[in-house]
Amino acid sequence: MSVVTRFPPSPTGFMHIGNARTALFNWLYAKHHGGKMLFRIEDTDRARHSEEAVTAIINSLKWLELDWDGDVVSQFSNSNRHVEIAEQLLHEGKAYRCYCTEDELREMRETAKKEGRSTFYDRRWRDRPESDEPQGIEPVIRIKAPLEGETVIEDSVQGTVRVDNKELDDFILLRSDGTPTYMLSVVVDDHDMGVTHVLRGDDHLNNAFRQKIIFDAMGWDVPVYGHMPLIHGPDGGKFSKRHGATSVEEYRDMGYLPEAMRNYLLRLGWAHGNDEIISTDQAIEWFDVKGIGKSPSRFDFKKLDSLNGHYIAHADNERLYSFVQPFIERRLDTEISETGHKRIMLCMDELKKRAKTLLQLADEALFLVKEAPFSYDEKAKALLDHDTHTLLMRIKGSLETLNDFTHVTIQDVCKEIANDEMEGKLGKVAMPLRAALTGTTVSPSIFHAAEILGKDEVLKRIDIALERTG
RNA sequence: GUCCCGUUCGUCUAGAGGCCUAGGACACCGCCCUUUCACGGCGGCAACACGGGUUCGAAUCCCGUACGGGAUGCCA
Repeated sequence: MSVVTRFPPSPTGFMHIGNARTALFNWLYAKHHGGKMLFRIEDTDRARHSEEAVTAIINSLKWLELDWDGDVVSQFSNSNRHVEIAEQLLHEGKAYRCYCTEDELREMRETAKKEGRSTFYDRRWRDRPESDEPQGIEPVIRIKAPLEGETVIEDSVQGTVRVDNKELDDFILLRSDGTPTYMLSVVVDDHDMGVTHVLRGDDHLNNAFRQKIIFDAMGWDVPVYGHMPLIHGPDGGKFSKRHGATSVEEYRDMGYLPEAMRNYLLRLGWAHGNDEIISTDQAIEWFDVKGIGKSPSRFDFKKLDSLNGHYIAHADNERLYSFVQPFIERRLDTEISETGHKRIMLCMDELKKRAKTLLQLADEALFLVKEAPFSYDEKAKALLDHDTHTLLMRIKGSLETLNDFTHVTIQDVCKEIANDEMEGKLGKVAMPLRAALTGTTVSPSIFHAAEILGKDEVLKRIDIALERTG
């Protein structure tokens, strides 16, 4: 039997990081088994539906470099089929019409709670004769759930999970306006689409019991379920806005690489021995449901940073440039020039070792592309005081004489000056030079940076700094 | 309230009854490297929720307690 998984987000406006992990796991599972991952939008609730929300999810999936098989399926577009199944169940006596009002339902719940029972619908219309049907009330259609015994799910993550059927109620299949509910639609679609494996958050574990009841009523095969623990925020609670970024798009905008995101999400709740850095190919080869843990995990931004730093350091320079370019141009407020591009590429090996995010990489690359004169940060300003004026003069004088302008010759010049005037302390010479050339006190090797900037640009930036200190 | 699920360093986790004096990674601390900040290298701190069983032997199996999470919608 060929494996068919699915990714079925509801269009809420963005893709939650937990959803991204669900997509990843389903994708990996399908790839591992040479199967397919289907993509279905769970849009049966028309009130909440929006095209932008669907686009946001598709963009997130694409950014994560996760693909799917076939078209994007709209669950809503299958609703005629869902209604058909509900009616079939009704005719077969496996479902019935219920005319309860919202008030009745609320009262039922309150009473049940008071009496210490499950707060479920009490099935008052299950066996009531047709003749009792009130006028002017549109009924809902409810499933006739089994009254005795238990419902058992053989969950590939949680193990055998069983619940007494007394805890399950006659849930709604068709709303009073005739539209199908999620519970019905999922089952019909999963069956019709040939879904064999359902990997999802364990917030759905309780739904699995209800869904099995529909599968059983229809005589359909139940897919293999795997309910994985949810991702929590750093404090152990529900991972929400107040913890920081929760959507895939936000992580993209904060400068994370998709491969870092995938690796991090993979390790959140899944492990393969002591392996930490796992390529996507390796993940496909290794992925199995057995490796999924049973307890919820907390999102750790620091570990994500660390992983991202690793992937940035090992990324191909051209690819990295394409990722970081928009970040730099946003700061520059204009396009990067040809010269700027060249300089960044020359410096990339050094830059990429230093950055944990593309945001940081962009910050550190900025001095290579910005037009002098530029502003200095506070620490750089402090370095460029009157005392450094004569030092900078001397540096300038020596650099001017260099015909061969390389990091080696530049460093030699600075060493000589340090020996003459700073008791050999190279830092005393390098730091003011760094401030003058970059406007900051933090940068890659300043000698290499100077070489990349070139003699003319270096002398120009020193001149500007001299005006300031003079 | 009721039902379901879970619980190993601060965090992610390894662990399938003896290999555990509980391993790795991130974070943190110290040292080294060093022109700054990083990178890197070396070292350190740090956990089996609690209580009962079962067993020659339990982080691992069973029961209970505590704590955490999820569900309890004519949402998905």
